[in-house]
Amino acid sequence: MPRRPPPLDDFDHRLLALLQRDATATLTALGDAVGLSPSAVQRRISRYRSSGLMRQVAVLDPAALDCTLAAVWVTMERESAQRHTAFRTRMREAPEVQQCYELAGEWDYLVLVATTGVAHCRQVVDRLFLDEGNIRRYDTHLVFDVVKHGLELPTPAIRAGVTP
Amino acid sequence: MPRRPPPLDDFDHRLLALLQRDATATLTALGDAVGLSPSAVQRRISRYRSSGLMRQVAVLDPAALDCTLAAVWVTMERESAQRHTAFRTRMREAPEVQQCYELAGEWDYLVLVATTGVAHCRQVVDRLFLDEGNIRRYDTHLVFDVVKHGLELPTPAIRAGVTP
DNA sequence: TATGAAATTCCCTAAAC
DNA sequence: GTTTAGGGAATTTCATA
Repeated sequence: MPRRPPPLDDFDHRLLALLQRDATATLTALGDAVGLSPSAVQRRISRYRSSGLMRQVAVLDPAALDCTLAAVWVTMERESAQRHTAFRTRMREAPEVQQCYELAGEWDYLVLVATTGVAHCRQVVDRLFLDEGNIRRYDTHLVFDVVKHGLELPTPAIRAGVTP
Repeated sequence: MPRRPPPLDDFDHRLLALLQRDATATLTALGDAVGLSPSAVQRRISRYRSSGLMRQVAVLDPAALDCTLAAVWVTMERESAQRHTAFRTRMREAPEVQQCYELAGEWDYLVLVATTGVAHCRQVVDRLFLDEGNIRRYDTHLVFDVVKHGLELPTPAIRAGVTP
């Protein structure tokens, strides 16, 4: 039941900054860090979850699983809303697509693909982009090395410097 | 203390697939899903954590926080290992850099930047790429819309289709 | 409306086997 | 790997400002 997200105060920003780095912290520890009781922290966190603002996931080390990552930039054939919708649905449904961003400028989309090897990667990219008529051009770039890995978003608390 | 990751069996693959989607699942629920006792699940999970294979984080919805994302592709001036090391350290240390990948081909790096607005974004990109002598060229692409968002890596269990 | 404190329930953890 | 037992955390309730 995703309700609409409520406005966030300073407590929220600081909690979200901490949770983005480590979601295993206890309510007591979080409360001590921000100056709130465990109950208050608990209430706020369940609000984040039910509003759809936050979800908690495990992030795996790509190097440890030696999977093949690739970045693909894509330009569509025509500026048709219909075709964009179909493309986006395909991206969301493909399990190998990690991330997909619509871009400003000459390239319409950036797509990050995670596969189990170069052969699998080629197969997935062909299926997703080659066998589709509404794609004008796409460039596949294999990832040699992951330098930094995460999805942290900036909050006022992060800007102010909560970093340990 | 990060020990070296042990080889993974089918139980591990299935657990990791589930945890990548929802890290709040209880040990009992995970155990029921894969056919293991909660204690066995617990031991495996602590192994993932201590080996550095897995970390648990909160992922926030970029739309809800209306932050500005940008993708930057970068080509270095010369193929000097030293300069690459310095660049990578800078990427890792910059809080606005979400992800950084070294690429094969004409572009050396893909960098994903998360900022609080276009002004902040321009400032960050200038600081990270413009004011640096060893960068030959970089292209900044503002993100219009986030179509898909995640860091899920493929495991044999995911390929086999654990998806609900 | 949101907080803090107490009470309950449930889960995580670490034994033992 | 499973079962057991204990401590600890998450969750609910309640009184309050």
